[in-house]
Amino acid sequence: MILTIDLSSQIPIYQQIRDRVVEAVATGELAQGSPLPSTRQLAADLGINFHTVNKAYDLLRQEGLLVLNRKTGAVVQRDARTGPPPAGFTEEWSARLRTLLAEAVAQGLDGPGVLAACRTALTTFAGDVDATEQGEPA
Amino acid sequence: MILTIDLSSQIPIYQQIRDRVVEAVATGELAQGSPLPSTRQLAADLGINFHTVNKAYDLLRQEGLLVLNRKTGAVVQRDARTGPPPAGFTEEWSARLRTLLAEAVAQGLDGPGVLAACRTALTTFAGDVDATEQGEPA
DNA sequence: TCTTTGTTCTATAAGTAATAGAGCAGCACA
DNA sequence: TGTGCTGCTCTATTACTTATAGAACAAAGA
Repeated sequence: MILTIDLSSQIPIYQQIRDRVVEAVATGELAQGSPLPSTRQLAADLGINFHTVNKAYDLLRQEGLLVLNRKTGAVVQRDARTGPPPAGFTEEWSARLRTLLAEAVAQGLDGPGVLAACRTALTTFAGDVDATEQGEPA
Repeated sequence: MILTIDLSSQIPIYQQIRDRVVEAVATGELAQGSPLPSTRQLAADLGINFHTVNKAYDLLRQEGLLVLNRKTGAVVQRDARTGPPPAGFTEEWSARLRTLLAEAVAQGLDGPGVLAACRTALTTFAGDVDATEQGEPA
């Protein structure tokens, strides 16, 4: 797991770390049981304070993606996530999705273009997107 | 335009105002030329400080969605947005989309489910989503 | 003239982000 | 037993953000 962050970005460092880990879990690059570097190790690698990494890991634990303990270190927990998402997640997430898509439409992207962007992003993660739920396979 | 905000939310008030306006522009509820209440008026209606509204309007102006002047007040500018989005927007937006979709996949939503959520959100805005670009119309 | 508008300035209080240092308990390995 | 690494916690500081507030100005309208 190679993790790169942008120190000059507006997005907080701990948020960037969280986002990269979430994306790596989604792609499968970080599967269940995958070890992450220790907070101090990752902090040293990125040239930042270990408290910042701590905050990111703590966030990921709250989201149920990471298990932390002294024995095993930081380990990805994606088995439970193969089940349904936690209560309230889908509602809160849908609201954020709505805002993000609205932004693109308001800026002039057309509906099919936005959906194509979603599809493109999704294929990086899920692989097969056009399944039997709603889709019309090619 | 009825604008509601949640004072107990983690999301900053000025951001909520911006998000609601962006969504209203996307749905067409706020078309080109639609007037928005003055900063002081909206602040009074929402029970907040007018500087907070000012910040939201300023953000919307920077994004090219609003035109502000003493003559006309705050007016929606969506004609320019019927054209292509500003340079760099699509890249930055796609990165945020990727992170948001990854979040859902990591939490256990499957690919078709996520795409269906995108489609649902989009139909509120664009209406016809399955056009001739990438799509397979029903 | 009076009011309303956008705009700008300073200021304050509370919270967040990132830094830093110190320390403790659990575990592994030699 | 000792050393080292781990997660975890505590305090502290600096800088920035959020939201508040008050004041003032010029342009426009009634």
